[in-house]
Amino acid sequence: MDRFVSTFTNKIDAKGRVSVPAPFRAVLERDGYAGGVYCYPSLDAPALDAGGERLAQKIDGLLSGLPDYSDERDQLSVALYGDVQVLTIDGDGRIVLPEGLRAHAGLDAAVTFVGLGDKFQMWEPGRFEKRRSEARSKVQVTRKLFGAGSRGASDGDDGGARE
Amino acid sequence: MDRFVSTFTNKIDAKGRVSVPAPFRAVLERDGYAGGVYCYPSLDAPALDAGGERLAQKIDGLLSGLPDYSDERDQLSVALYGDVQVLTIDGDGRIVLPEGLRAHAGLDAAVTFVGLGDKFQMWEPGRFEKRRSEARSKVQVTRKLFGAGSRGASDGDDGGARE
DNA sequence: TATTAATCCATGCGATCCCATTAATACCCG
DNA sequence: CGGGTATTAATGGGATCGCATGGATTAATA
Repeated sequence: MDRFVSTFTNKIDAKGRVSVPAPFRAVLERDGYAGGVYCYPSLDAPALDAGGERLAQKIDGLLSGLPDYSDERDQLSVALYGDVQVLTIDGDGRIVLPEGLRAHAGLDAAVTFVGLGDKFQMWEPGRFEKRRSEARSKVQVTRKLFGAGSRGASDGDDGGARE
Repeated sequence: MDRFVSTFTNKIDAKGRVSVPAPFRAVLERDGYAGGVYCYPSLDAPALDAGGERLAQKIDGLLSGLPDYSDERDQLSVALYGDVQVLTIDGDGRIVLPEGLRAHAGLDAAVTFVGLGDKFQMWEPGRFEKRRSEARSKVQVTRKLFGAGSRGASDGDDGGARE
């Protein structure tokens, strides 16, 4: 498998270390792990975005779409690259979260790692629970928008289950 | 055969393991089994949805339509990827259901596997029975609406349940 | 030398693998 | 057609391995 999936919650120890979930580490390695995890504050959430090479390239891709020396590009560069930190994974699969990043996500005693395909996020467990339920109800709606969308078969309704 | 059909009920053992019905395992393999079963809480029922690669690609398909780094995409990703667990099937054809998933479906001592074509659901046997009988009476009604009703057809017991 | 960061080591719990047992079904042979 | 056997699936238990976690030790910096 080559994408980040599922959620895991790990503790932050006295030294500020957290274990990156083993499955995520596996993904990072396949992704051309170059000694570090790219990590930066999520633009629109109290969380941190992180990923490997693929994520880095994606960011590059976004910027390359904009004309050089444009205001927009400068702003975006700063927003995207400015706060990026490269976190190294130690021999035991742990990273240390710098104070700045911890603050942005309100991280304290534990971290919830959330797989999002080609990147993952780190949340304060409590906040994530809240966000998750929001996202969930939103999907209910989105789902209806997609309507008969791709593949009509068993889609319209999940087996008609209702209770 | 390449679709999940019928229902089977298996026990959860002391370690939280359940045997995936052999016919379902066969389908998963034909479906390009990549080492795991994708599983997540059903959106509108106290049950779990699960499937193989085909299901995973369907999820990807939903997201691929949205622009990277949009708020909408992030939210949808959380709901779709964040809730998904990749369950590995051990050498004996069993999976382990994580606590979170078990809770959502109210799973305790046994699991009823319900084939739904290109995915299947896992129910707490009691709840499923209830839902099934409801569904049945609904069909009765629908049939009357259609008027056609070649009466009595396959009424007895929509089979499957082994044991 | 004091302090902080990085590396190494130890441990407990949970997940995974392997093997044994039972039960149900298909198969073969008398 | 009946009896018996071989196979496959489900389940239970024991042993093993890996991961997350905590602490100690060493290296680096001021």
